[in-house]
Amino acid sequence: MAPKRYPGGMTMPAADWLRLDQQICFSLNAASRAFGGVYRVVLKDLGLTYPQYLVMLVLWEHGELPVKKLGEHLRLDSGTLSPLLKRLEAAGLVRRERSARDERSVRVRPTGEGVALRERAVEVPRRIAAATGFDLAELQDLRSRLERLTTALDGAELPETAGRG
Amino acid sequence: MAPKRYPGGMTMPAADWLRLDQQICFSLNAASRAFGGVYRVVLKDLGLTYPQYLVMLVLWEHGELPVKKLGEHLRLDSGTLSPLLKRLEAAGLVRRERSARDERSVRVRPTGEGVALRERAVEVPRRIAAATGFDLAELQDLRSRLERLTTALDGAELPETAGRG
DNA sequence: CACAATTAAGTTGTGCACAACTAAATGGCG
DNA sequence: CGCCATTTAGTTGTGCACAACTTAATTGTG
Repeated sequence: MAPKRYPGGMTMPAADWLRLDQQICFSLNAASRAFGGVYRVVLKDLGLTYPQYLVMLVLWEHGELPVKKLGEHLRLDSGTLSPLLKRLEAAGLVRRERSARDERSVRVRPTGEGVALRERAVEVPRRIAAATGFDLAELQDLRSRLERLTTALDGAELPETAGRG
Repeated sequence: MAPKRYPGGMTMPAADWLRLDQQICFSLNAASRAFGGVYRVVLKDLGLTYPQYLVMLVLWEHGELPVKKLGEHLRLDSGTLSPLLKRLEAAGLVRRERSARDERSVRVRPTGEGVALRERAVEVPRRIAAATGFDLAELQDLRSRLERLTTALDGAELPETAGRG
């Protein structure tokens, strides 16, 4: 369908806005889940889910982190991470132990098995990248757009329905 | 961090691939969830979750559909849709009834209340678009990239770990 | 018509995301 | 020191995504 053009400050009919919105949120949602599906297949060998893989990536890079820091890297809170880390620990890939210096903090680090898994994970990015059909430059470009989008969305001051300005 | 360049067919160190991959999957995941957060706030007024809103968008556009068709529009199966539709029905927004012509099929259509909700939903896209900080052209462009990505990911023949080509 | 294969919806179980809450430890401040 | 606000994990409850399965209706084929 050819995209209609609304030059300048011209407003779009409400029905079209709803259709446009549909396109955008559908496509983002669909892309995200399509990605998830590909990761699921690729990560099956490693016995990891996609979010677990993300956690392991951070741990491979940083070695050991408190749950809090892990959550900052991943934008996840303890409500998501606690059970996930428990499963990773049950799988023998990480160890969790209370920090002696600050008993509130729990430090997470990969076990030997967890570190060893990295060897088998190095091929994952290549396979994923291949599945996208995008070249490196396109992926980098898309990444930067998505990061810009995320920053904007996080910082967005949502206008009220019927405002107190 | 300045992006390193690897011209031609030159291979990238495995560690860098893992880092790059982190960037891409992190950014997609983060963008998707950031979007979800904004929708959550905006849709709170309407009493809808984000996936419920997507369902209502399809129903507003098509009026009445069997669960199967709904799933094709949304790339969702009955395992996701059945409970979601049950909640929408409990909220009085849709009705579900077995098709007389084909007793396997359940047709879903918005109730009067469901149709009426559309009036209050028309402002949603504008608020979301505003929160992204992107203009219409940028959003359209991003959408087309994401659709291309989804198509590629869906059709991807994932190379085996150690393949029988 | 009988019967196997297919199709549609729903159910069950696992895992993730997130809000709201609890519990315990820490850090200030009077 | 005593006490309270803050910080860090964890828990609980709801909802979504998806795989695997069940049930029932339909279709195709001999």
